[in-house]
Amino acid sequence: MSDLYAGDVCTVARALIGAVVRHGETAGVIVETEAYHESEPACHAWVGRTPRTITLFGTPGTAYVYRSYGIHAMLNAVAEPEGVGAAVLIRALEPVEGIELMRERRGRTRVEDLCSGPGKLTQALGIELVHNGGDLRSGPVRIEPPSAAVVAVATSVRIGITRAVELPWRFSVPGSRFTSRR
DNA sequence: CATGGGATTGACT
DNA sequence: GTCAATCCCATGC
Repeated sequence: MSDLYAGDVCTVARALIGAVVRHGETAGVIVETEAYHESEPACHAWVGRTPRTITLFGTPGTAYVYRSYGIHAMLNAVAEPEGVGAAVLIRALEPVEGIELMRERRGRTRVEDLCSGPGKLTQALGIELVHNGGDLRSGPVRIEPPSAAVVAVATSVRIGITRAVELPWRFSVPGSRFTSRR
């Protein structure tokens, strides 16, 4: 559905729980997301359009990938209509395909630790900055929407930020062993 | 052009 | 519990 990403960023973040992120041989089900919007200071789009943030204002359904702490790549799905800076951060996946390849990239570890964080899952799936600006429906990195609505989605505050910490814009599968910061 | 700060992770006390 | 790694880029001089 072409409207999937064009709606309110929190609605999109909730709707992406249960979707599958796929890159090459590796894939996982989304169990944790967070919403970011230009109207609040935790969002990169808060500063307006810069070379870094221009992707956030582009076509909904576009991948926004950036480097965090000089080390990790973060995967986001651009949301809301073109011209509005907003995106959904993919924070954790339940691995479903290519688990051996994920282990090669991440090192020997439990399945629960392969994708249980935004920096971990990009490493496990081989997602890098070159994927910034790609189309999540037809590009090398794809998101396949859930076939059926997920029964329960928990709402809580976002993790690891210093501004707008009170907004309940984090969404996750209750009781999942694959979410971050367990 | 120089500087400082992260939407984090993993190693270590 | 604390803390360093490491780089892109926004900001300010």
